[in-house]
Amino acid sequence: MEARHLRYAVALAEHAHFGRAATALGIAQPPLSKQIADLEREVGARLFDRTRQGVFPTAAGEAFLARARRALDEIAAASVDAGRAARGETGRLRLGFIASALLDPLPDVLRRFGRERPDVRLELHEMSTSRSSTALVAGELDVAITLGPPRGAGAEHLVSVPIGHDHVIAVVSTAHPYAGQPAVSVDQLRRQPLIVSAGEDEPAVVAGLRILLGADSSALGGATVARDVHTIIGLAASGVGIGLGPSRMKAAPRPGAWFCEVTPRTPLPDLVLSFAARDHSPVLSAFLDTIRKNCPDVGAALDDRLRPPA
Amino acid sequence: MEARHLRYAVALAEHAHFGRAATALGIAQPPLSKQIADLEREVGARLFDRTRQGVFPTAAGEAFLARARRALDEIAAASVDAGRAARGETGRLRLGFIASALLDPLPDVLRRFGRERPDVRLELHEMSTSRSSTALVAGELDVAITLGPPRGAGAEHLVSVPIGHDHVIAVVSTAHPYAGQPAVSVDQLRRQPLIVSAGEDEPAVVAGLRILLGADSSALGGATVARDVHTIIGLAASGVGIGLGPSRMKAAPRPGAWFCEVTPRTPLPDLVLSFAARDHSPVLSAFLDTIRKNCPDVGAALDDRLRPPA
DNA sequence: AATGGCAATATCTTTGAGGTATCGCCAAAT
DNA sequence: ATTTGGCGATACCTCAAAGATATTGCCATT
Repeated sequence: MEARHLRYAVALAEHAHFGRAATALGIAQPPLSKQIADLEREVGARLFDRTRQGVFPTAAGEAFLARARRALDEIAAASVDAGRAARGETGRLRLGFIASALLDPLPDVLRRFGRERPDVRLELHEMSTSRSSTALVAGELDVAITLGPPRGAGAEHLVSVPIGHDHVIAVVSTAHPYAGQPAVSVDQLRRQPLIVSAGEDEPAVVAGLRILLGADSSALGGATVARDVHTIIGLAASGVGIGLGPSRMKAAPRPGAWFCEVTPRTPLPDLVLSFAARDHSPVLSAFLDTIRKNCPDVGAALDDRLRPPA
Repeated sequence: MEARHLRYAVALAEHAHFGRAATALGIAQPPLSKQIADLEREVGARLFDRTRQGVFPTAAGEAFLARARRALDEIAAASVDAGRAARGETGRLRLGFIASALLDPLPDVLRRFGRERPDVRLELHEMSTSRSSTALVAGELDVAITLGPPRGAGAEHLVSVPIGHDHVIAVVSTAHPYAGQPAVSVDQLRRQPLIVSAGEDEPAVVAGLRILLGADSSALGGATVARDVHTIIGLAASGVGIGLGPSRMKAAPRPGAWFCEVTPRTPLPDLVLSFAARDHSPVLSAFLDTIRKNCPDVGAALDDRLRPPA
């Protein structure tokens, strides 16, 4: 049985007349008669009563037509749904990210993406850089925002683009002597109680701090450690010590906390966006497009991917 | 787009391989390639990724396939449903009947029909003979059980078959002097308080009573009237008078009520089954079949209708 | 560089969908 | 009673396209 048979049966039921139904279908009457006859033979039941007053469905015909109409609706919807999916209007995007990305690029990016693609289901997974990398390679994530480019087995099949630079800043209580200063020097940090990050991505941040503190990095041994930047800010605001963390901390201002630069300016690993090189899903492309609109200094790698949107 | 395209896409998704999918479909590989290509062109989106590891649906393909599978399910169900409807296994039967039919033939008939055709929706409408007739002609009923054959405009398009004979019997209280007698004579009814039916079908029953009572039918003028046979039996049992009604009353025995024949035996209009002559619905045929099994003395008219069950 | 597996392309065959002409049937009109 | 007209079915033909066979092109592996 073909969709044609369904369309013809539905048209015949609508017009209750072979000739007019055929005209409406753009064919002649004899082919319609034949197709309906073929259909009735295949179904094994008479579907229409041909009376002098018109052509009306039998009980079997009514049962058939109900299903036929639904089938035709599904067929029409199949094309529509496929088209929407192909344009990236529907679908799913699994995003892995480090917690601190929630401070700066993610809120704007997610808000804009949610507005532009309301029917795309966003799955957000906070995880470390290394887990993001593994999950990307395993196909369990579509994109990831990590601290520095992902490393490890299969990382060569990933495309990575820095989406923002970062450096170390300090946060102190507004009651602290350093409060009000635009910057503090490394010298001013020595022999002070420090608060630093201790998450899974600690090595990257700690490496930055070691560079910063140089010979005195032993001070880190006695530092207070916190799992995320919000805790660092909170502890610093309550006077526990001087918090050190990424400059994106400034996106989470808080009464009682004072942010200042640290001189010399010490870079931290870049925030990096990664995805599978062979992934050409339109939803991913749409997300990359949003990223580009939001992050002015993305690399040319994204442009390469966004150029041919076929 | 034709159902063929859907079947091919589903098969290709299942086998993830053009060659094997084609074999499973019973065609060669090149035609399958072409049909899928045609489909992708019509939908306007690539539905499958051809990789070295196999053929996998794209996001658009997944969306398409979900609809395609449902459409194919509907198409398969269309034939099944039509077949069941054609065999009278599903559908609807609207039955009009006079209240007293609930005493004798209907309980058995409905029980048996409900067991044999559990998926047929029975719509039961208690109504008078004349309303049944009108409703049958208007196509608002499929069958009717009436007192005597239906009359009136359009009745010539109906087929009517007597399904049981009937005559007048009496019902008295067990405390009544007549209780225990197998029969009472007309003479014994004279000058006794009588209870008779007064429903819309009264004329038919009253006509029978008038024949019965002959010259003394004026006694009917002072009779107690009741709307249905249950009330007649109840009133008689409580000693209000002698109830007169159809012999089918005996199907509703009741403590305190005594049924007896009336001599001479006086016929009442037959219980008649009617339906539209042009109605060949399989559900109706099934119902007529059940009627025939339950009512031994149905006429040959039903046999005519049940012989060619095509 | 050679081999092999797989999908795409080229070309031909054949099925069957659709067109035209006509028939048969029945109801309404004469 | 005969005729006319409308409608669906039948007969026959045509041609588009579904499908078969043979071959090519492209990688990935050897």
